[in-house]
Amino acid sequence: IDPKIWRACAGASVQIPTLFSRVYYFPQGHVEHCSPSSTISSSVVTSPIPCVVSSINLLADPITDEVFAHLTLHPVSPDQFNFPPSRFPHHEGDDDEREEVVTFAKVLTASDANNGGGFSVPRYCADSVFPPLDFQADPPVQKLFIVDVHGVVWDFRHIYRGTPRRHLLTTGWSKFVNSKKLIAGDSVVFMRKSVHEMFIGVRRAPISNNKGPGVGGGSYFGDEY
Amino acid sequence: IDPKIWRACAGASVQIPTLFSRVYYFPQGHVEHCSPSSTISSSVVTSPIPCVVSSINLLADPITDEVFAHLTLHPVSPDQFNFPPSRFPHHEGDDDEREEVVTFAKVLTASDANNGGGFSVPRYCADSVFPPLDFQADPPVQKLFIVDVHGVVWDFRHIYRGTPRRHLLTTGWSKFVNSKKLIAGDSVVFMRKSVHEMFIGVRRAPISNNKGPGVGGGSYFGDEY
DNA sequence: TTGTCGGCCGATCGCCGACAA
DNA sequence: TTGTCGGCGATCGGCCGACAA
Repeated sequence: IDPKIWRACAGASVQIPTLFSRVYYFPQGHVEHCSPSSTISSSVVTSPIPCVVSSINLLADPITDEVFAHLTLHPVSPDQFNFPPSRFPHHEGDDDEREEVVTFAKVLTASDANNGGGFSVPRYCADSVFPPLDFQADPPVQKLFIVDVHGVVWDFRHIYRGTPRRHLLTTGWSKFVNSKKLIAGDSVVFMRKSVHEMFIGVRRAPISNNKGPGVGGGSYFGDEY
Repeated sequence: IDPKIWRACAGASVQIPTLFSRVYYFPQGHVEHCSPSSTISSSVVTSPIPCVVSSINLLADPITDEVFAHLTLHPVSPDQFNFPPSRFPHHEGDDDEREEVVTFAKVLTASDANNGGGFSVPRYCADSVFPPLDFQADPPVQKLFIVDVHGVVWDFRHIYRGTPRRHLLTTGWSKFVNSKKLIAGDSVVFMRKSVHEMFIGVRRAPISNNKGPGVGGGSYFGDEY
């Protein structure tokens, strides 16, 4: 997967250490992750282990489309750990080709997920991520061919209509929703890399045992706009 | 799973050794099964190993509904193997309660699998497996509640209509076909144990790399009628 | 006896503008 | 600006008898 696409799908709140950087491995967290309800987790306390990140794989679940990272940690002695890291040649920050990825994420409303198969495209998304429509036409309409994390191409009908005017995805949208098993509260991420290279990602709603946050009703994901 | 139901789903051509019977285990076959295209299989030749069947589990795949048997083989010395087997107390033949299981299997036609959601019930099946219809009614019709290998109940509308008259399954049939992902060439097995206790099983079509048998067009499965 | 077809009716899908938040 | 609704037209599922193999 393209690192930039992976990053956009993961969202701004997700941070991945750089290759060969020094990190602490917390066995405690690992145990709690594997058996959250286990009483063992509170009785066994282990110290964090100094490690070096020896490999990073950016992946996506073939079923749920959720992105995740596979890190290999190499344990090192405290001496090595405290030394400044040997300067391996690697790209600073992300891999910086000089082409930006424009991104927009939206939490699906009930209408987006359930009703007559349409998706309300927020104005900002249509203006800055989607290719421009021909507003001479009536109605302005185009087909969008968008690639998901697996390289599968989806096509959507993008139309600008209604009173007052608004952007919508119609034909092709419900097929996408059903195929990805999206429900209200999940998110879609639209990305444009170069001109006419578009991508679409998915984020599942955080598991809410109840109705979600008690105040405000929205959780901040650190996304564009 | 009820052994009688398992047997009917498997078909008459499938034979399972009895418990504690003596058999030969052929590693060669095992290897070929695991890697059919491997060249290793032809170079490594192992002798058959004398064994005793120490347990038998009749099971069904939770996804495909296909029935299969899980046998535990216990290796024994040739001496033990040639002795007559110690007479463990076990039922002769199958488990013979004195209630028969009436069975009928049919290979699905294109119309059964694709078209308007109906299933042509062969006369013999309707007469001897299905509960009798009330032929005073016009048309004669009834609901059938049939249990699959997992204990799930399916209901079908069984009607006798058309000119000339014939038995059909209508409402409920296509739901079953879609759910089990049946296609033309697959088979369904209808079973009746006691009065009004009905079961339904499934057999996938043998994997045909081409169009199947060149002559005759049907493969004999050793089934009733 | 039973496999396939076209007709046809009803349910659902999904596109639409009208509102109102 | 955009979320939800009711309307409604197109499509599809699926029940039917008519044939013919």
